[in-house]
Amino acid sequence: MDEQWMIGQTSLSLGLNVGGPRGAPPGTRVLVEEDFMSSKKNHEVEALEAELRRVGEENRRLSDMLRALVAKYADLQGKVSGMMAVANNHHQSSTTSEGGSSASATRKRARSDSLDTASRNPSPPLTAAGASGRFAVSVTVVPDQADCTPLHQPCNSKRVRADEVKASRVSKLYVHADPSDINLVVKDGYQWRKYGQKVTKDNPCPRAYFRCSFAPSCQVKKKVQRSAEDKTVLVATYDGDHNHAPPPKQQRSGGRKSGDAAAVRASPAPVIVQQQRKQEASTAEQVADRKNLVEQMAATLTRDPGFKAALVSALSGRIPVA
DNA sequence: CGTTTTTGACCAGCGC
DNA sequence: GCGCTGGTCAAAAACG
Ligand SMILES: [Zn+2]
Repeated sequence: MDEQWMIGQTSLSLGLNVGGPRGAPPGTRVLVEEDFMSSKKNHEVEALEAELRRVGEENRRLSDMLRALVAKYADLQGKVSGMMAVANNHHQSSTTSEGGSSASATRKRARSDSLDTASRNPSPPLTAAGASGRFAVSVTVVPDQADCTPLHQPCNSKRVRADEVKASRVSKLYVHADPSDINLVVKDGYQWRKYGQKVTKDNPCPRAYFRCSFAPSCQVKKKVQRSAEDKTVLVATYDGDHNHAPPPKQQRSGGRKSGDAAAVRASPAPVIVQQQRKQEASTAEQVADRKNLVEQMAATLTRDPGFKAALVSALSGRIPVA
């Protein structure tokens, strides 16, 4: 079931479509009313029309944004699919626990405008491995803007912050899996020791806290929580860098030691990883608002849960908690 | 027997 | 200062 949410007909109208750019509403209702009413209402009508035009324009812009997003997503998915096809010839599906699976590392860097991680990084960057045969996406984000937001809109170029972040690097991993069983494993090749689990405000799914147990000096932490509504997506947030070489871990077929897997108390789903550096809350409500808007739009016009989840996660990751 | 998971307590930051 | 939240600790349990 590879959602074939074809873009072709992604009706970008999503009910938000208000009339259209031009001011020639096919409807006669307005005219009739106008007729009945006196010209006094004219002002009101004008105002409404203006408003309508404005909204229409906004709708158009949003549509463009969405289109761009969709296009990008399609492109991404295509790449991922290709990689998966190459790296994962087997095609195991269905239940049968989480067994085997060859560690398929799929990593993707998205954007690196100015900062871009670079520099330090003793060990190879994260490696998002497609868990049970789905896909993993890793995005590197910096506390700027950019990222997966090809949306270009009348946004003043502002923000750009003076992130004098120290060295704490945070990474978020979004992996998309399929097995909706009880396996929430983010196989990243490292050994993790769970040290806590909490339920968060708005998110029926609990969040698990892990710490790297491979080396005592390694204080890399990881948080795993599945998406709010779509339990199909798992969001893993990595924090810090490992000071030890990544365990050559050759994934044994069949038995896995405890660790190297993050489980959030019965929660299946895909996992997505995203990397960021240390973004602070800069943009304010406007952005959040816009985010919600886009989110809703995406949710409304996309049937693909994966896409929606990814989008939501990605956006959520960029914006300091709503 | 050593390690990891579980789970409630504990604590710090934040908004009111 | 109080209550809410998110993050961590640590004791006990579970696992191998
Ligand atoms: Zn480590």
